[in-house]
Amino acid sequence: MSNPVKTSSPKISPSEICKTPCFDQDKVAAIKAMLSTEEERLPELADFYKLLGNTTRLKILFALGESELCVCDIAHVLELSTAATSHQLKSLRQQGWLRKRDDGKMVYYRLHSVDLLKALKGDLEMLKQHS
Amino acid sequence: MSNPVKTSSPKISPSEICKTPCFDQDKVAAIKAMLSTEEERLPELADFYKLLGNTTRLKILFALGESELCVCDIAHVLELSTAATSHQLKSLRQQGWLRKRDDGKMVYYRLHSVDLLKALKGDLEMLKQHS
DNA sequence: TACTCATTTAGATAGTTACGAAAATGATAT
DNA sequence: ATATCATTTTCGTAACTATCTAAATGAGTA
Repeated sequence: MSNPVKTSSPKISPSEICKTPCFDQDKVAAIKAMLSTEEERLPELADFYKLLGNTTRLKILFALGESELCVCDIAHVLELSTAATSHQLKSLRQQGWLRKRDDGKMVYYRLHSVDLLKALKGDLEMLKQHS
Repeated sequence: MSNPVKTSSPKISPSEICKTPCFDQDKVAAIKAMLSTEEERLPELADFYKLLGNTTRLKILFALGESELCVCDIAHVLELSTAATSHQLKSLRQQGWLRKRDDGKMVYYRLHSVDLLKALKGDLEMLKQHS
């Protein structure tokens, strides 16, 4: 779920991108400086979005917004195998968005906080406005 | 950028997921009914998040939040080849988040609206609270 | 026209992902 | 103990992605 980084990715020096000054050195430096503040958190934000960039996982989150559910219930809602369902639940839980509760052989999952669902709904609303 | 769908993905019937009634038929039906309202837009939302689930594209969006920039400038900010930069700009533009402006042999890109950046910053803030 | 250069496109490749199938785990019940 | 069953894990596979390299495009210029 982390960003793909080509191991063999060579560092590109400015002169290799453009031979001639098609670019504004100062402007680029200024933008880079501004970005450096946020830059640290961008990979984290990208991983967050990567997690959400899957219809199955979104369905799980919306479903759990209604009620705590066991793996088997979720699998039925998704019409997906329990193995695949469990796999996606693990991803969501590993990034801290779900909590699990063991009850005998059943395992129940629930949202860790409502903030995530609020963000989802906010973004969905923004998307509607945009299209 | 669309959701990966196994072409050979077989439809799984309820009986194949769980042989015995480990699941609550009525609860599942209720959740499914509630989901069906949102369900239509979830693939679209997933594609949106998929687009944002990449540090390079996020950097582009934050950079363009500061100022309109040409491909070459953006490539320098990213320290990435112009080809790869152009490729990512195309993705963002195709989903309607960027506009381009031709000026001679230069091409300038800018954000289509500030709403996207607002959403990004909102999600980033939520992420900070969460961690 | 021929040349230069910014940008885009095409092709190749290494890495990632989502799923099903099947094996492993862990808990209850007989 | 043995069986059963919900869940998790492992593994293999098909599909997708991000980047590079190299070629193509398109605009300005000598």
